[in-house]
Amino acid sequence: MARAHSVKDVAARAGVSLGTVSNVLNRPDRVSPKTRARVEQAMQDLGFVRNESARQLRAGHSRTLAYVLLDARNPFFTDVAEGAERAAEAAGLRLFLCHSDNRASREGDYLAHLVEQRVQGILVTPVDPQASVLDDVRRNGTPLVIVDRTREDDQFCSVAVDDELGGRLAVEHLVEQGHTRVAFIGGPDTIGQVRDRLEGARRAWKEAGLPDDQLTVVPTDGLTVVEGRSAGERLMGLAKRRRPSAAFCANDLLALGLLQQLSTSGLAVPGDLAIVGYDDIEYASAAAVPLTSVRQPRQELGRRAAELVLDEADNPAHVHEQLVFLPELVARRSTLG
Amino acid sequence: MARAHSVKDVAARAGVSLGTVSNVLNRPDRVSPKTRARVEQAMQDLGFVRNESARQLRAGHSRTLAYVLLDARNPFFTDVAEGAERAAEAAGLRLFLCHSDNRASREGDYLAHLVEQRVQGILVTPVDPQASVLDDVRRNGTPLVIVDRTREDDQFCSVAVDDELGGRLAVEHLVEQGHTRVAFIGGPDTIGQVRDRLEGARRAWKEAGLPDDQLTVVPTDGLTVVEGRSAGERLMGLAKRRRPSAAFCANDLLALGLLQQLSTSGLAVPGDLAIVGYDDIEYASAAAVPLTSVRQPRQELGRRAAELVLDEADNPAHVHEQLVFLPELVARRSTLG
DNA sequence: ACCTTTCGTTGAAACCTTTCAATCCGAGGA
DNA sequence: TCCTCGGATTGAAAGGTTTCAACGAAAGGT
Repeated sequence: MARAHSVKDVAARAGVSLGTVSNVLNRPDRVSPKTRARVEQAMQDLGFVRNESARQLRAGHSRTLAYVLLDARNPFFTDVAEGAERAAEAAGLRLFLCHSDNRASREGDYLAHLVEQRVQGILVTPVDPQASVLDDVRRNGTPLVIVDRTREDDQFCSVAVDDELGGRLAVEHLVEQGHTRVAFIGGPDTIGQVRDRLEGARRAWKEAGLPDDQLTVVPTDGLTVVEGRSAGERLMGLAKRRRPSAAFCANDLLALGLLQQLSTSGLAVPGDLAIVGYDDIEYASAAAVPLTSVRQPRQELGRRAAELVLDEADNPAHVHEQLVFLPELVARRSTLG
Repeated sequence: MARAHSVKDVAARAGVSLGTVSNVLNRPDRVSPKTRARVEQAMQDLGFVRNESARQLRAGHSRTLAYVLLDARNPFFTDVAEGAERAAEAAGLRLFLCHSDNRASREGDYLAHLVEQRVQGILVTPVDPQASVLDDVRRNGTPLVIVDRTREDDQFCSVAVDDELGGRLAVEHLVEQGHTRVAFIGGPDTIGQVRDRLEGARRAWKEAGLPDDQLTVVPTDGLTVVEGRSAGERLMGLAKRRRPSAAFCANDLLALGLLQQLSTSGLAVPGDLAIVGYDDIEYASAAAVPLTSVRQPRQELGRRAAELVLDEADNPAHVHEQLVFLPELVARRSTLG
C-alpha cells in the first residue's frame, strides 16, 4: 500500500505552498478561485485524505463524542444513543459507541482510551456510578456526563428519569382501575432503578390508603424475559385468594415474559391479571396483548446529555446540571379491560 | 482546565530526557529501575496521560477498529459486534461501533471519518454492498471487510452466511414433519437475504417432489413484528382448504408477530400452523411457544471479520477471502407438535 | 592502566496539519 | 511615475510522541 499523500504532496503537485493548501481546506474564501481549482484538482489526482490525527494534535482535541453503554441489546440504550447521535450530528461531530457489556474492566479500558484520544466529551451509563474511574476522567479534563444514573455529589452533569415517579404512576393507574391486590415484580434490588420504582409504588399505594400487605413483592434475579416467565409461575402458584389482580413489572422484558407465561397457562390479560411494564420498548405495543407501560423520554435523554457535554467542552462558564426527566404512563389493553 | 501535561513536562520533573520517558512507556526493560521509578513517580504526580493523537501521527495508524452497522436495535448485529469486540480485545485493540441506521449518507460520513482517523480497519454491513463508498475506502488504503453481505468482485474480504442453505434447511425440516402446504413469509425482495432464503426454500421444495403451487409466498414490507402480525391476518383470510399447515418466516421478528397473531385468534402452534423463524434471536427461544429457527454463527461472523481485517492490516501477503458460514436448524416446539 | 563491551541515556528528526506574521504583487489614486 | 492599500500567498513554528544513531560511563578482560 503506497503511503498516503499529505498536504505537502498536494502543494508540490499544485505548485503552491502548503499553507495555501491548508487555506483551501479551511478558509476557501481567502484563496483565489484559480489556485483553489488547481489545488482541488491536485487533491483529486492524489486521492488526498486529511490526517485526522495530525489535525487533532494541532487542535488539541478531536471531533468526536463517545457513549459508553451498558448493554447494546437493550433497546433503551440504543434509543438514548440515537438521541445523542442526532445532537452530535447537529454540532458537526461524530458519535462512537462503546459497549462495556456491564463489565467494569471493559468500561475502564474504554474510558482510558477515550481520554487518551482526547475526545471532546464522553457520555457514560456506568456499571457503578460511584466508581473512581469517573473521577479519573474528570481529573484529566475530559467532559463527562452520566446517563440514566445519578451520583450524590455534583461533580458531573447527569441526565436521568424520575423512577420513583414512574413507579407511582404505574400504581396510581392500577388503583384507579380498581385493583386492591397488586404484585411488584423486579430485582435484584442492587439496581437503583428497581429500588426507586418500588419505592414510588409503595408511596402511591400508601397514599391511596391501601394496606401494606396487599402490595406483594415478587423478587427476580434480573430484568429479562426468562425471569418474567418464572415470576409468572410463582404468581400462579399462590393460593387463589392471595393472588393479585394486577402486576407492575420493573421493566418491559419482565412484563413480556409474564404475559407469555399467562397465555401459556390459558389465563386472560387483563381479565385474570392486569399488567403494567416499564420502558415502553417497541415490543411492548406489539405484544399479543398491547402492554401498558411507563415511557421514558429516551431520545431526549441522549440529546440533552450530548448538549450538556458539549457545553462543558465549549463554555468556560459551564456549571454542572443534574437533569431529571419525567416519565409518563401509556395505557394500553393489558390494563384496560 | 489546566492544559494536559506532556512527556516533556514529565521529563523535566524527573530530571531526564524525554527520550527516556518514552522508553519507560514503551520499552521499560531498557531503563534502569532507579530512573524508571523516578519517571513513573513524575507521571503519577502530574497525572500524565498519553496523547493518542500524537502517537497515531507518529505511528501512522491508530489502535482501533470500527464496525459500522445497519441497525443497533437488531440483536443480530449486536451479537456480531460482540464477536468482533472479543477478537479486537485479543489483539489489544478497541472497537468503536458506528450506527448508520440504514442511511447511506450517515454511513458515508462515518466511513470518511474513520479513514481520516486512520483506523486500523473497518468492518461494515453496508446499506448497499455495491456502493462506491466502499471502493473509496479501499483506495485510501484502509482495510475493510464486508459483514453479512457479499459482492460480486473479490476486491474485499467478506464474511457471510449461506442463506440459501438456511432456507433449504427450514423447508427440509417442514417436509420431514409431513407438511405439504407451506407459506414463505418475507420481503421486500430487494433484500438479498430474503431472496436467497426463498430460493433455498424453493429448491428444497422442488427436490422433495412437491408441486410448485403448494409453496405460497406471502410478501411483507419489512422484517418486523408488526409485519408478521399483518401477514398472519392475511394467512387467516385464506379459504381453509388453501391454508398452509406451516409457515417459514424470513426472520424471527416476523415469526414472533405471526405467533402473536395466531394466539390472539385462538389458533394453536404447531397444531393449526407450524412456524420456522430465522436468526435464532434470544426472544425466539423465550417465546410463548419456543420457536424453531435457523441459527447463524453470529459471534463467529464478527470474530472472523475482525481477524481478516487485522490480517489485511498486518500481513503484506494478505489475499482477500470471502468466507461463507453454514447455518443450522434449531428445532423447538413451534414445529414439533 | 588500557581497551573493549555493554548498558543507559540523550537529542534531534520525523509524522502532518494549522496558524499567523510577513511578504509579495497588482491595481488604483495622486 | 511613484505610493499605498488590499488581497493572495508564503514559510516557519508549534503541537506530543516515537525512533534511532550517537554518546557516556561503568564493568570486565588482559
